[in-house]
Amino acid sequence: MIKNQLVSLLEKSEYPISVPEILSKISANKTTIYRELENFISDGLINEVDFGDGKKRYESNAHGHHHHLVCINCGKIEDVELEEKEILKNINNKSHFLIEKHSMEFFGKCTNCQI
Amino acid sequence: MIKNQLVSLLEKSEYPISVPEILSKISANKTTIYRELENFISDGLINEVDFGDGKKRYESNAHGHHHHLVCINCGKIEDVELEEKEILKNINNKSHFLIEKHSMEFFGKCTNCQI
DNA sequence: GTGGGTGCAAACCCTTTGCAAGACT
DNA sequence: AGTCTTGCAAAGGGTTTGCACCCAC
Repeated sequence: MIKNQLVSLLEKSEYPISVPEILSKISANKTTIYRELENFISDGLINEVDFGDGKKRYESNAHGHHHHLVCINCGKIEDVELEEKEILKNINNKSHFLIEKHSMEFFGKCTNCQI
Repeated sequence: MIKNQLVSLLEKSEYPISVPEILSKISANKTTIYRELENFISDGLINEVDFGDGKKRYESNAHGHHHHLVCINCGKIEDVELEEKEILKNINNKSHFLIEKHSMEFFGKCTNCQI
């Protein structure tokens, strides 16, 4: 069952992976992968992350909620946890939006790539 | 000159606009638009924003740095300013990334769409 | 004729859709 | 028969590329 392979790939992965990456590791049809990912998302098992490079990435929710530092040079990804309650409270004071989700990603150079 | 039309469209727009939107308002070729946008970005005139729906949006930097609240129901966009110095300082304490840019967008329901 | 501005067509790449085949109950 | 899982092929939609054209200096 492909679902199981996908779950374990997502859980083992240390960074969010894209569908093309998944397809290079699991021998299955795109459609199947997209379909299962969609299911996982509505089941709340995984999370969608967007680094703005045209492909979405997926990440298991098992690792807890966090954000990413992405190296624009080598692509290295580091996780960060933020005190976002503060931020969301701040927004609530200024607006009446009922926020359901957010994206917060940071791009820069990792230690190795700062030359 | 298309460059001028583009600049004024971007400056007048109250929310980040996508290339398809631009093309519906300026009679020009896609290639030209993408090309100019790329120039504007490297000149620091505009900013790229990604709401994760598969198309990038562009926004004049003249309105100052801010983030967005996007209504997942009606698409309404509101701006928010955040105290992000705090956030970035926070990240600096935890990591040695040299952050150059970030994306922080919030998705939820606007006042009208909360039923 | 050299260079900047513009366009067209095609390619690219990720994603979505419609439909059908197989397996198991 | 009915349902769940998987696949294939094609279409969709934003973005990029290569090349040619035109106009001004």
